[in-house]
Amino acid sequence: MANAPQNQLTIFTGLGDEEAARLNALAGSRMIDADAFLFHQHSDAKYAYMVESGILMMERTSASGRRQVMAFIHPGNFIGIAQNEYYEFSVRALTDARLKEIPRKQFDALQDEVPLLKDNVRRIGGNILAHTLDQVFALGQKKAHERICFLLQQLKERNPPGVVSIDLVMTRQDIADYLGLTIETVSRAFSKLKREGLIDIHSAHTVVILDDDSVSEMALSD
Amino acid sequence: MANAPQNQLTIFTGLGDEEAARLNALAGSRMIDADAFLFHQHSDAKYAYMVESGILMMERTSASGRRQVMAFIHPGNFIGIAQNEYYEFSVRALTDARLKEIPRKQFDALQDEVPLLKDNVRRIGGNILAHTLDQVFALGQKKAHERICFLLQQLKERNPPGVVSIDLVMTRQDIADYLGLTIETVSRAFSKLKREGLIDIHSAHTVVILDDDSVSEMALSD
DNA sequence: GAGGCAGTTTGATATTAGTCAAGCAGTGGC
DNA sequence: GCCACTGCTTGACTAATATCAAACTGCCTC
Repeated sequence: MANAPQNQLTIFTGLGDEEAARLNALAGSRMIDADAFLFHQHSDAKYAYMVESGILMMERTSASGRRQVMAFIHPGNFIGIAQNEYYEFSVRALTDARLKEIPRKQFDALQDEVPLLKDNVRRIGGNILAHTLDQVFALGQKKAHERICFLLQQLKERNPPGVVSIDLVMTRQDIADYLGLTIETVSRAFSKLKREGLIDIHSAHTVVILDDDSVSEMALSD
Repeated sequence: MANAPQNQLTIFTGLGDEEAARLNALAGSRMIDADAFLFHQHSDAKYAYMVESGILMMERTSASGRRQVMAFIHPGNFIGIAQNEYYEFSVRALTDARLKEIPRKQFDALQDEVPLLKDNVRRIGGNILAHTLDQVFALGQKKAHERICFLLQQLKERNPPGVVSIDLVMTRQDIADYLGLTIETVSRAFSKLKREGLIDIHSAHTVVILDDDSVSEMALSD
């Protein structure tokens, strides 16, 4: 299972040994099977999580049954750190996953004692908001094939530098619900990008970016 | 100019007199004319702002010239509180406005001393994220007329309880760019809602909700 | 109060994405 | 190795939204 990029900001970033130990003392370990829910929308936000291995997705389903995927969550990412009392989305595992589970109450208290930890949390919150604003731009302004590039670009950034092969762990339905499209439109948009030589589709779940500049440009939102 | 709802969370919520005074000592006052920018995307996020009067909008424009409006900002709302070092959007005044301007560096330092202030900031950040997730859902899953209901519902929540007349300060283009539509589609969606008796359009900038239940239901995202 | 202007609405048409349906491809079971 | 199943792709058609164009409205100026 892929690990987080080395330079990625975590709640541990910059902490001294003693502080890291106190934080670790709070954290439990949690395993979750592929396809299971970590928690459901509207439930009490008791824990924050850090993904150690595996891939999950954040989603919201409305009373009318429509589903919006808010994010795909990779090792090193955080869950439930920027919420108020209730989770505003469900989280479901795409693969078997291992997470650090941190009680938010005690986590909050520790932040009062360790300003650097509080700063890390704030910065992670800023990153989450930035990601969400990018998604708003993509959904509001981009065409189907540009939204696919937006996703590919995001997934590529999870890879080690220079690796252009992208592993699509999620289904076409998951991608469709992330990008506000249907599976058929997603499939046709992939085919179009392949036809135009921007990507190669090795299999339905492995895509290679051939023209990184074009893909990046279509993904841009500022 | 409308004031913030009484029950709205601000950075001052729950602070003692002495703490509020220290916070106020940090804050400058800033006036801005209708149509002027408060700041531009990518600039240094030196200040956080609290709106005292007037209405503004948060927007992002891409290199290709497409614009996405991220939020309409009302009295009592905060700007630039959940960012990292650079603003990820521009903010422009729709009307003349007055804001409290708070240097983030000193604001951050004060938060280390006043945990309740830090909590307020965290909660406001949570509210901003919640708003943005609602927008993602609306843009990804809703049809044109439902997105209009989503906007009307949000604006209605700014009114005192029971007031169903909504003042649309922004232009149709602003609405279109907020909802990921064109001005023509926005206009047609308003006409459709009027034809079906859900709203009345007194003038292009004054709308009355006639069937609150239906409008609310179409606005929902969970 | 006539003319002009910016913003909005409406109409006709084009484009994009969605829907419905069929076929294809990889995977796992036996 | 064949079958069946699930998920993906493609095709034909429909529906929704965008585009282009014209007309309307309220407002401001003179």
